[in-house]
Amino acid sequence: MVYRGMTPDLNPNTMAAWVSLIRASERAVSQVEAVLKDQDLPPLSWYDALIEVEKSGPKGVRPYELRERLLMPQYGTSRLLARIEKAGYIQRVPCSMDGRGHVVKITNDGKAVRKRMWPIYSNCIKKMVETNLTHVQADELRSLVDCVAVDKIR
Amino acid sequence: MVYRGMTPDLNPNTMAAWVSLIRASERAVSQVEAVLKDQDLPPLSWYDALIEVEKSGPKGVRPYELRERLLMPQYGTSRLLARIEKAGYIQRVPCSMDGRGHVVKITNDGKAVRKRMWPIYSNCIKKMVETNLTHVQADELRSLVDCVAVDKIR
DNA sequence: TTTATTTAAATGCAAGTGCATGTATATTTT
DNA sequence: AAAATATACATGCACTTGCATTTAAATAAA
Repeated sequence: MVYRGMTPDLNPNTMAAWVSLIRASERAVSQVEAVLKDQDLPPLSWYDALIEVEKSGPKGVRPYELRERLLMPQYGTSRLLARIEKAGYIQRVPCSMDGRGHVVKITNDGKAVRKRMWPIYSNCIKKMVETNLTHVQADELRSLVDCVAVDKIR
Repeated sequence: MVYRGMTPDLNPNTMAAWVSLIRASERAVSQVEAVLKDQDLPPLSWYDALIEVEKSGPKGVRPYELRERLLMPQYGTSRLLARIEKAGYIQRVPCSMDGRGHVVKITNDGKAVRKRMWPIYSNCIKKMVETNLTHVQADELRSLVDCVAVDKIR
């Protein structure tokens, strides 16, 4: 009897993978943010929102749909959209189908800034991922990472 | 001639790996934070700081060393330490070697809370990583992830 | 040694985030 | 239909973070 009810320790490989995963993504995100800021462009969260809104086309998206896709808390989405709207990159109009809701649409300025962000952003990804991993390795990484934190714990 | 000076697009595998990596780590971290909060325990950042301080033993660590190890901005470290100290888990004492600096030491309460956090934390990692990946896969994941964002861009 | 530069750490202010709650409309129950 | 519940979204408050600057001490240059 070794553990006597104590939590058995993690396998070292598991722990090492965890630490590397968290560290790498923090570094990666903060580098992208820094580069965007350097070019006087909005943060990554704006890009994610803008691309979703743009993809929704002329009919727009509802904030709650965005919330689901961006995996953000409701209040986070609300405020992010408020900021982006204030910058003139999206428009929020009352929803005719549902009096409680809104529909979010991208503006021309929004399209333009998103388009300006992309080469900067993609270039970061290229430098951070593509130059370091083959396409096969990238796919392996994706498939392994997709196994992590797949379902809600608790 | 295809690109004419335009940024060529990313390979789909690269992009997919990027998205998966960022999403997975965001999900993972926020789940751990939620579980810790649920148990009325401090956030992950406190754990990281406490373990570093604890590892430094009775001689303590300098904040600037912590800053390097935790990959945090200087002001972030300063305030994190201020909060942890306020909670009574560490002590900051003036450094006798260097009048500008401080030395950070863990308190008994600090050791205790770190010890209480660990099983909660490690259990999350277990559920999120160990149940989904073999030890070999975990090692593959680590080695792939370690290739990403290895050096500063720009 | 006086002066300039660098380094360690803190902090004021503006902006962002989490939590709980509020407001309004829609849906369900009775 | 009236009352109860649920959903969509916003917001006040406290706390955290980012940025720029400050303070103080150490090191380098003059």
